[in-house]
Amino acid sequence: MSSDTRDRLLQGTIDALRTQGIAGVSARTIAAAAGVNQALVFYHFGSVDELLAAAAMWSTEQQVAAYREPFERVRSLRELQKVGRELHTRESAAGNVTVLGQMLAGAQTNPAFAAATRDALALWTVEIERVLARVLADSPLGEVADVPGLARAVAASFIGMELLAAVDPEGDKAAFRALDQLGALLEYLDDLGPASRAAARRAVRTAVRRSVRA
Amino acid sequence: MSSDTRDRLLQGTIDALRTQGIAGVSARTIAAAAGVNQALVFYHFGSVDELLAAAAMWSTEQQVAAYREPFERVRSLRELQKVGRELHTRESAAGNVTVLGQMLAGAQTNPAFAAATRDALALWTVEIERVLARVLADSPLGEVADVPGLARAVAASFIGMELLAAVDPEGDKAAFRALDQLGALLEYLDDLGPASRAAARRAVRTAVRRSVRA
DNA sequence: GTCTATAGCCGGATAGAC
DNA sequence: GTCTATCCGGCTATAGAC
Repeated sequence: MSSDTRDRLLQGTIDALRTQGIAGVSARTIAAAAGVNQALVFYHFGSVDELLAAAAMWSTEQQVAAYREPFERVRSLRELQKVGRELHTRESAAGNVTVLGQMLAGAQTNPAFAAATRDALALWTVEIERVLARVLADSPLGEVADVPGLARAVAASFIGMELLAAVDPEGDKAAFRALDQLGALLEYLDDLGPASRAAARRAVRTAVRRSVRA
Repeated sequence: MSSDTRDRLLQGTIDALRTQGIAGVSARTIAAAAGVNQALVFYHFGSVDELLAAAAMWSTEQQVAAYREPFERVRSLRELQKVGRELHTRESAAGNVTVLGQMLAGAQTNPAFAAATRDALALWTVEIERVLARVLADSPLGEVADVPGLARAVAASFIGMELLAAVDPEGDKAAFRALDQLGALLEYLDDLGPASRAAARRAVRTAVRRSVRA
């Protein structure tokens, strides 16, 4: 059946990307991982590059759907960190975030990949924006924060740390601990009284204006 | 002269990595970029992989040396952000950070690359640790912060955002603006009076203990 | 140290049988 | 839709002349 083979190829592409990396994927390695004939890559997707682009979107859509519900339940920065940590632990073991890292690396020198990767990444940032907007709604940051920008910073940092984890697991753990501290500091600001919060708000506003000029 | 050819190959590797990515580098593309014969890759470095590992260290050593002085002059979080932004702008245009991203992508499936990339990355984190320790010395964060962890988070995020910049320049700009806001918030904490700072310190300590248990 | 030449493998992609 | 067979180009690596 056609749609079955298509799905096998998409999943095979993700598996190949995970085990071989962007430098090691080929129509042959993908077909082997998918358990189908090599020529079918070209019949169904035209070229290896087009298959890679399609697989990035396909895989990301599935993952984002799986985390939509946990994200919905998040009500505080602390809970967001907890979900983020779980996502990192689970998907790091499954190797699903690495796939985006590999695509991102390939995208640096391949405009077609760049478009596909940007779209796949956008699926994540949309969700992160939603959560951040809700979580920051009551904090001093919420009124001035560039939530879309923050969402992109979170997504980019996440991928960077995912790539780091493979070469330096201890460093990765330490980095996550440090980010927890940062979150704790921000939550502390939320718990300040009205006067201090107003001062914090002013400080951030001033700093933002300064950074926009720079 | 031998050392001349070695250097040409090292620089050619960086150039090839920048223009072709990890998926596109080969003894042939490297030799072409270096302007030397292809067989010299194997004479001087044994294999393409060994040349890539050597080039990652070689290039990173140069870059870190170039930023040692600006880093030395940094006295506040604000100044650190300014230097970081300059580094991002300049090296993004020159494509020197992308090289580490490409190595990191290759390292996910190649243990030899992983070791080389960890070592190259360590050159950066050592410098960042030094600056962070100095900058945070007088803040509530300084006493409890996991400075090595924070340095690794900064390095990983930097590479993630560098990779993002190529596929989404606007998103990258927005992400940097958001991080400036974060820095502004942290600086605000530094400017609090002694009573508030003591409270912030306690909040962070409690949160850190909580996150260590988790 | 540097070059040419080449062995031998793996890659993308297609033609054409079924 | 799926398969086999194949073209052809680029790849790593080495042998051997200079």
